[in-house]
Amino acid sequence: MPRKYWLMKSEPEAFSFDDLLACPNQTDHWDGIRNYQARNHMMTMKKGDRILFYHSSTIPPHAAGVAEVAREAYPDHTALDPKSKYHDPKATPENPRWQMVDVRAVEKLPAPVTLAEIKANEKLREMLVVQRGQRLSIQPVTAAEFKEVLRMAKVNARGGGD
DNA sequence: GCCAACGTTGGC
DNA sequence: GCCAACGTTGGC
Repeated sequence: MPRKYWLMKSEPEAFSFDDLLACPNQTDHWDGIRNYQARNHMMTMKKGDRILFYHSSTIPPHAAGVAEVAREAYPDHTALDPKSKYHDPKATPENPRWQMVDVRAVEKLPAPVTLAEIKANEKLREMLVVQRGQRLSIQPVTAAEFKEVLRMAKVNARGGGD
């Protein structure tokens, strides 16, 4: 089974790529997904799939790092915890409703790739993240798109044009 | 802080 | 099952 590619959004003030790097084994669970489409994407993730770690709600929004799926979908216990901000009264132990995956940091991008740069790249015009109104927090990405973003990060790190 | 674009909820 | 009201996301 070929490896698949994803983009996962996080608000860096809540949880940044550097926060993931600081975790034991650079691994953490991705809890709090409360959108069915995003959850369904998570449930198809396989161990080893690559993830573009994207920082949203920051200026400028940008891709910050690469992570990988370290553990495939399992119940998101925060849905069952009344004290959690992610508590869902409709979740039960028999039907936890929500799932999470574990992600491990692979590498920080040598330089961020901003949303504006992604939008300006013809090769990336199909990427969901650039499409108007596309708020989905977990999105599939093609291998070519993933590779292109990594190439742009290297170009940015050299400080030059394209 | 604004607001467009969604997704969800709940009355009917 | 429709759809208006409401809440959230997230770029700007």
